[in-house]
Amino acid sequence: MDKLQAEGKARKVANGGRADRAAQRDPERTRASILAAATVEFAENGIGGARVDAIAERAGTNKRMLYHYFGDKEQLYLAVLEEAYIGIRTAEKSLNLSDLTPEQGVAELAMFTWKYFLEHPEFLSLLGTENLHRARWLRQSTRLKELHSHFIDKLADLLDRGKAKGLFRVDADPLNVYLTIAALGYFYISNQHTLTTIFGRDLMEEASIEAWKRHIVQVTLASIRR
Amino acid sequence: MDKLQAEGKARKVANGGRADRAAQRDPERTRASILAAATVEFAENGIGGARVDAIAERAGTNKRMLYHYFGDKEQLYLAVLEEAYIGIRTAEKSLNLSDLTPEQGVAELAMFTWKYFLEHPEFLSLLGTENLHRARWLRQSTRLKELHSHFIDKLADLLDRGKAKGLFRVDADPLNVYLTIAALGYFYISNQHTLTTIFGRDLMEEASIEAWKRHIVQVTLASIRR
DNA sequence: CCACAAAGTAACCGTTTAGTTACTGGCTCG
DNA sequence: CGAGCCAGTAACTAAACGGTTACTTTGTGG
Repeated sequence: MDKLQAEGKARKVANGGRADRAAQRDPERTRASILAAATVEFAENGIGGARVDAIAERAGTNKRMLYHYFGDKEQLYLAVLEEAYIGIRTAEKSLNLSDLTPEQGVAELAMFTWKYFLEHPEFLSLLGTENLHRARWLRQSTRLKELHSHFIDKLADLLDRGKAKGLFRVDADPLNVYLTIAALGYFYISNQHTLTTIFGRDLMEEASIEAWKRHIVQVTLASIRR
Repeated sequence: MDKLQAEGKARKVANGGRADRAAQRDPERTRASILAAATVEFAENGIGGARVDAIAERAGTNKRMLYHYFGDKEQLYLAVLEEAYIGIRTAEKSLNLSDLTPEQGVAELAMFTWKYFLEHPEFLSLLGTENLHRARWLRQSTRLKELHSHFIDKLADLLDRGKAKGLFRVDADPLNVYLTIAALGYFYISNQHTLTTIFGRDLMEEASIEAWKRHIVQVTLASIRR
């Protein structure tokens, strides 16, 4: 064994130009940059197309560190997925709807979801990958099972208030309303490339995005109003 | 070179139990079974996760034939994608809405789309894969560019008739209506696994599926009615 | 009836891939 | 102040992968 201990530092690689580190040793920073790089790589290529070497290079480190901090490719993917879910759940918490009228509240929740999807296409992409694999990693993660959304509760509250005022249909269901909002946002963004190609119209220009936001709100409200 | 021409038929593999062929030589059948196997493999694993060996085995043939008929992995994927689009376009043609009232017509179109998505999850999966890759193969395919949907025209016609009767909003837009129908169907099915995991409810049981179909129709109509 | 082309087989090949080994450098705490 | 541990590097490896080669089999038209 160990035939070449005397060789050691052969090629010095000249950095590669990725993440220049302030301190040479910074576990937190290294871990975070691997996670960020992995998020991009998994979102762009799916789990089968993602390359461990590409992640290491993007993170400005090397494979060894990736295995050191995350174990293997699948566990790294799981960490990426968990972080993505934590991201949206954290953002959701910041949304306070209790001061708004039921209609305003539902509209606000819909616009929030749209905005979040628009600003986090990597989350949508990871969702797509996860669904391709029948939620294999999501189901496996105890951490994610404990991290539930409060949106259904918030919506139930808004709907109850609206029903009490006679504004909303008594059979309006919070899960249905949430799925409607999520579906309209998700599809438009995640399928933008095939849609744009087929219909020959750029769905991602400012005006179209704004129009679709209004459409989501209008459709959602129209479906629950009496 | 050629060290072992005398060996030849070493292992006879005992079929593997896949597609038993009637005739030993049937190009049409071989081609079709490779395409069918590839559709399953690409739909289940995406382009990065799909394995050429797995496709050959599933098709009851070997890699050589796959390369013989389709060139390489990417061209095979393109053939799969093209066939999937041809499938939905063909089905769309069979739908005649001109005898229905505008409301019935829109409802029928929505239910048709829902049913097609439900019966062809592999099409949704391929769409997801294609969008992950920014519609790279769809854009590349001249064959698919010529194969446009007639749904937007059919919807435009229904909406015009509805507007003339004063039933529909004058600003109702056919593309918006189509995107709404497609979004609600696509998201529910393609994201079933993460949704089921997170909400702890099986969205794929008969009653839920039926309820979502009614929901799609109701939401679509509510969004265009005056 | 046989020559020839197309269909089919399986072993092979070079490259890429996830994952590992063997090592060096630097921070910290007794 | 130095021993030991943790961060970090780069070269290595075995297996898997897409793609090819070399060859056999089978149906068909002159």
